[in-house]
Amino acid sequence: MLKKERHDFIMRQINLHNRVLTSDLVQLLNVSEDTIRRDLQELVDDGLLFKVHGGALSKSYHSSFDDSTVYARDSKIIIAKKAVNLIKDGMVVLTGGGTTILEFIKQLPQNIEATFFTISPLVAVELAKYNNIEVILIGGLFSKNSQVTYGGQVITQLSELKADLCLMGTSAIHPEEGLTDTYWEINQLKKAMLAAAKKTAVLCISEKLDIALRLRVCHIESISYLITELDDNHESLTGYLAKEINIL
Amino acid sequence: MLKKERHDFIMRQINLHNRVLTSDLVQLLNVSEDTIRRDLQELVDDGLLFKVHGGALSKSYHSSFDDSTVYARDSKIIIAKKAVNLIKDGMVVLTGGGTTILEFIKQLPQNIEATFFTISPLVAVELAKYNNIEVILIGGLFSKNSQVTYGGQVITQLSELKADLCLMGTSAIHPEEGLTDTYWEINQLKKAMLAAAKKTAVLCISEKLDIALRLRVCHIESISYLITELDDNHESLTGYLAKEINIL
DNA sequence: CGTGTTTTTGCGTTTTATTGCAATTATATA
DNA sequence: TATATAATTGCAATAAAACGCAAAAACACG
Repeated sequence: MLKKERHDFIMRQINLHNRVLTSDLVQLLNVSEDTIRRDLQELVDDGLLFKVHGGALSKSYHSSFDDSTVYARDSKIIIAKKAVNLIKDGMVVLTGGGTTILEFIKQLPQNIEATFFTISPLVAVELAKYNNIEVILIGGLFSKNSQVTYGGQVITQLSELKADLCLMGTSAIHPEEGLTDTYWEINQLKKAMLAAAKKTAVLCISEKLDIALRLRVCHIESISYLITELDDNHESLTGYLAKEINIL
Repeated sequence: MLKKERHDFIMRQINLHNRVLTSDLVQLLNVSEDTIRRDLQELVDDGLLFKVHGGALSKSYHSSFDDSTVYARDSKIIIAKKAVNLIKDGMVVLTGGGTTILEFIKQLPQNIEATFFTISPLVAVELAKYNNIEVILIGGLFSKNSQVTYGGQVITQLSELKADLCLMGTSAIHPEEGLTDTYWEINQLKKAMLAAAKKTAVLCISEKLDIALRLRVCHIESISYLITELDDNHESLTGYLAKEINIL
């Protein structure tokens, strides 16, 4: 591969993710670290990016502290990083939508090889940045509130799927009441998602623990992993530890 | 082999692969490195490619990441505003993806009442901002390049749909060759979209006029409206005016 | 034809560019 | 602070490019 092509490749990565890791580039481009470092330095000299320890960031990076409440973002990153450990090469994964899931996608290693089904357009777009991930967007009615597809057609398609793992966010979880929701449509959707995967991981920031809403999706035992930003021996989690569920 | 033949050979390689290696050319053309270098230099002087250490790259390849979309934005807004006039309350509309279509969505009147089918997640998200638009996202394999869903599942779903109007962007349109595309999958997709709507409007900035690519989607007569940023009596459009097609 | 001129090409040499390695220094993270 | 990870630096091997030169081929034209 020509140097210019490497540079273009790096810039494409930068434009997509706003960041690159030196180690990822070494793998993806199959050259030594030194070469990558020199490449990055040249791109810095051209004013196209800036280098940091471990990789490089896009010039527009600083302005990309765009979305959502900053304070919750740290927690979501912690959760996302834990969730990434569940993903192995070759897996078929089903995901819902929401900012936590989106953060999880962003934390995936660059060269991971997997198949992802999702009901969230934004997740699909984010997944498309990974070269070795096959992305299937499950289509149907599009919910203005949840920003995911839902309805009969989605549930039909989910019923034909068997994924290795389902990852979903939640608005409420409770040791006795299980996973609950407010809207019937979303409730149905989550039930279908649970049924479509061998195992399910629920990503949930601690402020949503011990809350029960009107409609039950499932009992707590139906969930394989509960992932929060807390240590797994934190007192808030004792109620969940008692059940057959892995706390991460 | 004559010099001119070598040059043509090199340009064919460039057009095919966007790149050539000096060493490959030496082997393929059976001449010395010096000759190849001189050839490449002459092609550079003619502005047909540009040289890099180890070979040469095509001109178009060069611009692959520096996002030309910025300057064209004004044109796209003009196109989008024209396209909005085609939409009436109660319509069932099918749209593709791309920046021009996205701009069109943004230009829709806030209280419009319609049903939109789309293969583009980004379009779906944008449409969700309108309270009275029902959004159906057509699901399937997600294309990393085009950022739309495609493949057999999408085409099946499209075959069950009959929309009033289909709106699509295009990468090339030509008065004789019609609508053309480079990738087979996208070609199939566009054919299915055309078939799924009573009328079709093509949104197309003028720089894409009079270009023909490898695969034909349809003849120019199959299109109901051609929307560009130019006045409808602009000289570039005379070739299209001759056909049975509305220029907006 | 023949002769002088121009173009094209390949060879040897020098110069420059690219890349990986090893040793050292700096930086992060538990 | 200790340990792992990343960056820097100088160096050497390799690959590519540039340059001058000369042989060969093509061309121009009386």
